[in-house]
Amino acid sequence: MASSSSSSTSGGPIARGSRRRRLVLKLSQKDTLQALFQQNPYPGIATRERLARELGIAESRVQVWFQNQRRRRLKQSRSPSANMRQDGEGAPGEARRKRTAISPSQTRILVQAFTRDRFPGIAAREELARQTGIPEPRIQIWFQNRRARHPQQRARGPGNAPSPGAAADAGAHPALPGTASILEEFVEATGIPDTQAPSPGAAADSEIWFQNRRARHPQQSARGPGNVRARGPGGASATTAPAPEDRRAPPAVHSTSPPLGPSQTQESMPPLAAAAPLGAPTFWVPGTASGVCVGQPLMFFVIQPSPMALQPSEKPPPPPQVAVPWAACSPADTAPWQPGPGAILPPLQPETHIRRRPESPVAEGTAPLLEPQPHPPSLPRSTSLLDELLAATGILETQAPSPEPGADAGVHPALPDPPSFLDELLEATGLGSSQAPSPGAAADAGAHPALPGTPSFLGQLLEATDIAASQAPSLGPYADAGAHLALPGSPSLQDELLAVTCIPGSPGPSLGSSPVIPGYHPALPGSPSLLEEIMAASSIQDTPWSSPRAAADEEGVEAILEAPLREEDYQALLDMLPGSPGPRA
DNA sequence: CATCTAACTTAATCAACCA
DNA sequence: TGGTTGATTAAGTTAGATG
Repeated sequence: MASSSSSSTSGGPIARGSRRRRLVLKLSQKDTLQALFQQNPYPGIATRERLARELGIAESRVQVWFQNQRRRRLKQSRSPSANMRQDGEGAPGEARRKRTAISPSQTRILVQAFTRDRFPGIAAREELARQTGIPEPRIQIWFQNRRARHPQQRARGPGNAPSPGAAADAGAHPALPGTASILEEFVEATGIPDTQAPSPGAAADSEIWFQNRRARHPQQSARGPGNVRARGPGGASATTAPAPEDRRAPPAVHSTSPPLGPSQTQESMPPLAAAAPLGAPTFWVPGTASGVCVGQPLMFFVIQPSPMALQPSEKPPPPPQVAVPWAACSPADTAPWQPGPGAILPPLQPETHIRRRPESPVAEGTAPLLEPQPHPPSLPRSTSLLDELLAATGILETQAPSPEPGADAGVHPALPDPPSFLDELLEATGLGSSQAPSPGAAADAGAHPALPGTPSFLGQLLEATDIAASQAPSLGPYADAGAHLALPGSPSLQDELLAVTCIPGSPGPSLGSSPVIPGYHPALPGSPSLLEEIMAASSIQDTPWSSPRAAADEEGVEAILEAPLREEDYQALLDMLPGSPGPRA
């Protein structure tokens, strides 16, 4: 199986632009997923991120995999008894992803795109991701929510099929109650975000519809963490037969949203401060192949996708797989599924404000982001008018460098990450995919997990950079977003390293001292990766799992392993930047 | 070509934030 | 406290990868 494409998405023909390239998981990856699934079919963000890093795939892919897996299992075992998730207990202790703050200007961009195309394909989403600096998966969710709440015209059937005309529809508005009014669109188009639009009018329409709807559907559900179980069967859709249609054409956003051209995008990059929210606590350094930095919007380097980079290279670069020790990274390190109460964030303060974004805000890569993502917490989420005015005028809001409070304190990722994660897992399960029928597993056996010798960090970087040339390194965890960061003219190694570390022109710190990971490095030889541990323990040993496909994937960028950057380090980086407004004020 | 399964969609909810 | 809206889940569909 996994043979050919080694792990990645196929490079094949896909309509680029419409759907994301299908990811082909390797056996070893599946085994790992399977093992975790048995332990906890409902992993929280921390666990998903870990897994993603370990597997070299984007967190969003992990999430989808779990979704599909749950579904499959359910079907299979159709035992209504709910074996799964008893809810209540079980897994629910893990935190969910922190809410992503979307600024007004980002909203504006999204809204514009939405009016043009309610069902943007992967290419369009990625483009939006680049423009806004919001991870592609978040964009996808945004569209999902938006469609649900702004039922424009006809509903489309259950499937994904976009209605015919879909694209067209953007403009059309039926007058469904829920439909956004023309006015609304006008407003939106003009740059005023509806959401926060003060104007009661327009936006209101749809909101009203939504309210009604809500009223009509009182939430019955019960409680419980997560909605899960509560809902009855069904729901599903129903109706409508969609006509499968081709999905959209050109990425709308692109074409039409000139104003936001990447280059000049709006806010021309807000100074880091904004950009990196301060809070940004976690930013990941890539450990691998592609990985490159950042969780913060990287605005530092603009990389353009070189043609080369985009090419699906046939030969995937050797996968640099790196194992990232969980280490500090995720907040939740503690037992993931164990309800541990504090497990998740460092008790630190929370970022209440800034949410540390779990994922890289950045678009992966590429682009200059426009907005720093979330507004600084302190700022009132939207300054609304001002913001709007600025946005409208093209002045773009730069965001105030907000003094971030504490920077987010939260930040700290540094939880020591116990290897226990794995240990517990293994012990608990015995791992193996016992239940998993997966034929694969067995097959794999044999090989080894990974890391042959676990290359040094530097080595990995080198590899990564190498690869970078042909592939896109991924930036954030979400890498999927696609950023391709291609390093343009093949910069020197040093440059690349700098880029990787997110330090732009700075005199790069040597790796050793690299600010990036001072404390921990992703690839510390000594720390085994989750997968590795699992494999070893379970004896699943699998094939040399090489590469994360990520590297290979063009689009991709998948996230790759990243290591978190400590706040201090982050600050240091900020300091190094020329215009950086001071770090936390 | 059939099967498996990643990717997506809608709908319903939960939950963080803000006024 | 309620409204808005991001995140998650279930259920169903579409379509790429494989045998």
